[in-house]
Amino acid sequence: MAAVDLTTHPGHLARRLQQAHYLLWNTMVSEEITSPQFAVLNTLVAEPGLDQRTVGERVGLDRSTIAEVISRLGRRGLLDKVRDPQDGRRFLLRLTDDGLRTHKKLTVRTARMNQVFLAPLSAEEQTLFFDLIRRVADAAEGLRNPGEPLVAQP
Amino acid sequence: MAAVDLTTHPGHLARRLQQAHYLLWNTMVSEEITSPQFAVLNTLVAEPGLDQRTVGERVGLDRSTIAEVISRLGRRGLLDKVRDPQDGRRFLLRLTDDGLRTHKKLTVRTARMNQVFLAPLSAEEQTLFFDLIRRVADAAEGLRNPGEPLVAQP
DNA sequence: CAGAAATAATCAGTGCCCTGACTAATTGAG
DNA sequence: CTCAATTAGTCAGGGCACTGATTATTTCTG
Repeated sequence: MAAVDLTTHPGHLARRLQQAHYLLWNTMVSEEITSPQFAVLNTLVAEPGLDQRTVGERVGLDRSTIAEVISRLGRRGLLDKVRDPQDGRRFLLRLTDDGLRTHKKLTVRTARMNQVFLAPLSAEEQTLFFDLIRRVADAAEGLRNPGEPLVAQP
Repeated sequence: MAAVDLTTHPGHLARRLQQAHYLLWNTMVSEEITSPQFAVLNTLVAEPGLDQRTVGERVGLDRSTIAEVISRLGRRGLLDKVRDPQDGRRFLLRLTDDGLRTHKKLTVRTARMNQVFLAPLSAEEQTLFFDLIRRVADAAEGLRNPGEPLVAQP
């Protein structure tokens, strides 16, 4: 008694959605490279030479997690880490040729996978799907970062 | 060049949504009990005496993961595992008084959290949010399980 | 310029999530 | 009734995700 209906709990739904995506990714895209790893490759294609922390920020991974992901990609020879000569704390990241090739290959497969994944929704529903999730996620993130006010107060 | 916009990738969005939920849960609901753990407690409130595998099925966790979650809840004294006298492979699970108390307390906080989490959406949008995510997740799960046909063919 | 504050990265620890291989118990077919 | 197939659970291994503590470097302030 007093049990709750989990299908109306956004957290439970979010988890199921992510699991479903994970499984489809494994069968349709790659068993080697994961979706977060692809996100990192993609960021470095757009902005080569970024440092680790910034890449993490772009793809939404904290400093610990991004370190692990980068380390795996480095071990697989998909990217290079070079100490920043301007700032000895940073490492600058850059894809290798193999990394670029891998990104290209996975981009095609990812597009196919996304189509299959979203097939149950009409085009308008897909737009709505993105919009609703983005708004909820953005708002929740904003709750943590007290938010940059329009005018910086000292 | 040739980089892709991640904000139109459902997998990336799903991951961000789940992370956002995780963080809010930690601040508004509990730092001890996680959302999947609560889902297990909730299932056992509704159906005491269920076996481990079935609980996993109800909350969407595979046999390995559910084993870990159950083991943690057991260590915390929130549930009891008893060997099924009818079937020596199974363990029957039941919440302790402490488990019931914890579930009750978290149910209230979870409801509050869900309100905050979904606050950026109107009531109609919230309904849509659930519906769209559920349809996508269900369809993707159905792709793995070849599906129970309406008439069983031998 | 020296010491304090901030920043980039690492490490230890906890928990979720999956696969594939394995053990123990039950069920089913010959 | 016996042996094979199925089923519940465990274990090893890899990866994602967070917090809190630590180290090294840079920057800011007095």
